[in-house]
Amino acid sequence: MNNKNAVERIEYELTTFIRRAVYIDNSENKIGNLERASYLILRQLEEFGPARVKELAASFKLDISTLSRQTGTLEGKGLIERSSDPSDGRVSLFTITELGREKLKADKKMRLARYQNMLETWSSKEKELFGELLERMNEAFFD
Amino acid sequence: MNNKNAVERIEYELTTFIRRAVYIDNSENKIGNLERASYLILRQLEEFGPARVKELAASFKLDISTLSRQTGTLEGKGLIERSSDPSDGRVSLFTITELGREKLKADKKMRLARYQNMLETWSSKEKELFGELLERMNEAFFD
DNA sequence: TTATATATTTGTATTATACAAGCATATAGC
DNA sequence: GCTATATGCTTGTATAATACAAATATATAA
Repeated sequence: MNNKNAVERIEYELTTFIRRAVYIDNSENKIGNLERASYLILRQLEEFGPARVKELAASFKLDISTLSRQTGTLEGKGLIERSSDPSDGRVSLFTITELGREKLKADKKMRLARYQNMLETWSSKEKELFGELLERMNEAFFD
Repeated sequence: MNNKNAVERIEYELTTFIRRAVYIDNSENKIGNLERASYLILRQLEEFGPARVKELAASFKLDISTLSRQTGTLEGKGLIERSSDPSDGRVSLFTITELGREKLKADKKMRLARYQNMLETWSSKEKELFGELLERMNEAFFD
């Protein structure tokens, strides 16, 4: 297979995958799970610690107003907590709460189960390699 | 790396990738390109031939009414063409037009260029393997 | 020939989003 | 120190994609 065909296949499969994954996300958040946006916010706060609205917006490449609303919703659900930055009164810093951690953990568990299931026939070696390639692809994903 | 960690990495990277890819799609369809939905519809019609609304909806797991509108829009733009099924007057069959093929080709070219760019440092072997793994993942992606 | 089922379209509500306006706070120029 | 400007966030408003429900046209079955 030449280079063009390999890249074509990658593009084809990733496009297909995105459509399916978005569908799954949308149907699952109706049965009580976190939607994509919330999952990403909680994941980021847990991984990198407190963040302000602007940072989150930049991280997900969404408008600040969108993140302002999303953080407001998560705050309302008690999944994240707002505090003010002592050095700048305009800023809201958000931290994941204990409840948020629990919800994130449960949600992640479900997501992992889906992938475990999908990839159950793969060898460990294949899974490792796939993860590694995905990570490299994302590292190169600038715009 | 044990199995759980490998799958965790896969889930993490794919979730990240989806967010970025959705962003790219949304920003690019504002500068005159096809949005995801149209791209998928054209791609399917070109690959598998004429299809009816119901089939397209099932294929993308979207509501029939959504596809009815999307096909209407594409028809209005001259990218697909409606014909009636001689054996069933209720059915609309859609076929990609020449203009649709051109638009699809141009759009695909752009998408491929992005991936070519992202993966330019990869060896042919890696690209082939990555495409193969993605394909296998999608084959196992049931719901 | 009428009742029921199916394919599609159209009406309506919801949701995620962006952009613009407004408000509070911070920083810079004088 | 005081006013002008910049920044961070929230809130108002518009748009677009979507689902669900109602309506319409056609097909199939009783």
